[in-house]
Amino acid sequence: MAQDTRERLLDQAEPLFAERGFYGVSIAAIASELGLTKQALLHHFGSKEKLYGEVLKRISARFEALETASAGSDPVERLIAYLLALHSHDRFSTDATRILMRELLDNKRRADTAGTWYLKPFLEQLIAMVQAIPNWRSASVSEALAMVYQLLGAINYFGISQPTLTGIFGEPGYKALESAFPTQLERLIRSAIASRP
Amino acid sequence: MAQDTRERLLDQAEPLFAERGFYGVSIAAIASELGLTKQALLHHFGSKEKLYGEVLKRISARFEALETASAGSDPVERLIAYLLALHSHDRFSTDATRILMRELLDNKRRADTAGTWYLKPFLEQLIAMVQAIPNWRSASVSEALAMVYQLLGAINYFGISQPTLTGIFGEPGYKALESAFPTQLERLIRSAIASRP
DNA sequence: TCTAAAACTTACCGCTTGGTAAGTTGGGAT
DNA sequence: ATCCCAACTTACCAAGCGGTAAGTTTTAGA
Repeated sequence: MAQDTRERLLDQAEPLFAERGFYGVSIAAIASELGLTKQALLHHFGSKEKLYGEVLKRISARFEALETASAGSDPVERLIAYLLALHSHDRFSTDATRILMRELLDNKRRADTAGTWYLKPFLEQLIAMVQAIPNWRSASVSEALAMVYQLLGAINYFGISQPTLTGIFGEPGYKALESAFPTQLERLIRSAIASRP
Repeated sequence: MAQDTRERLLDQAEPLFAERGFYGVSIAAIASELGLTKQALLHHFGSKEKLYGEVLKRISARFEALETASAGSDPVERLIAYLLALHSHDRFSTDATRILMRELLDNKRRADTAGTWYLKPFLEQLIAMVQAIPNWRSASVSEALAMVYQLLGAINYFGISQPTLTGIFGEPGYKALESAFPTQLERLIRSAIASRP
């Protein structure tokens, strides 16, 4: 039951932090949504910062679980599968995408936070995946990273854009875009890979 | 002198909002950096929300000014020039990129804010530019938008990543990436355009 | 059944927040 | 000279913030 409340607090905190950012949410707001006082939350996590850290930790753990999913043979297909998995993961847990994007924006200031470089193993793996591709074998780290980071940007930027795009193009407009996206994304990935002479 | 103070307040507010977000900055902090009290700021802008709105307005005005810069003949080269201009604009005014990215994250909550759809004319122009390209003439709006939005994502995501990437790969690592990026980006754009059968 | 720790609550605290109210000052037009 | 308005300031406020301290209830194990 103890772990239960802890988990439920994290479950409440995640979407709130995603939507309003660290400063935009009070610990009282998080706790009260479960019918608890903020001191119950402080009992479990000690401080707001630590709570946020736990949320971050949980998210990056969930992301790491994705890695195994894309085991395959051909390096090109592996990379594509991985990136497409990332995209569909984004669509299911937009909160995570949003929080990580916020972290990207905020971590200049909170550079001390441990979770700051959650991206590191991630990016290193991606670089390795790129360099495993025949015509990218001779690519420098920077070159490989630049390419893959652009794809990552394409995926994650779209992942946080739903409200805005719906606002601009309407619900049906967004739906159409959403269904056109993966095909287009795969095309982009393939051509990005193939683009190297 | 009046307009001067107003402008100077906006100049102060912009980088602060960029770095800490709407909730992360107090109006007192903004004003005091100019040796003023927060009431001077409130005198000029009425409320914090309105100040933020003005900052946003100024930024999107600046972005619109970019549009004209890429006038050219060939539609492919026009689009490329435009997107590359966007990228180098990002590098010069990271604050603007960061604020717009924050807006993308926040505007679910502040959907009432007028400036919310600042992206609209932007995206519509991009769509038009894509559909002006021969092999994209028959593309649906969704298809064209999906493609161009991916490129936009690639550009803007990188635009806010400097602190994180420097943290992960070190200063020289980032510098190398930064110089590899435009070449790679142009390659990506060209292959994205060419990718349509 | 007793004990002790975990899981809370109530009561505070000092500080900061955005915003209002009521002046004060200084320059320009009449 | 005076009137006036813009550009400020000082004073104040209620509400909210994260966090501490000290108590109370619930749960679980010996």
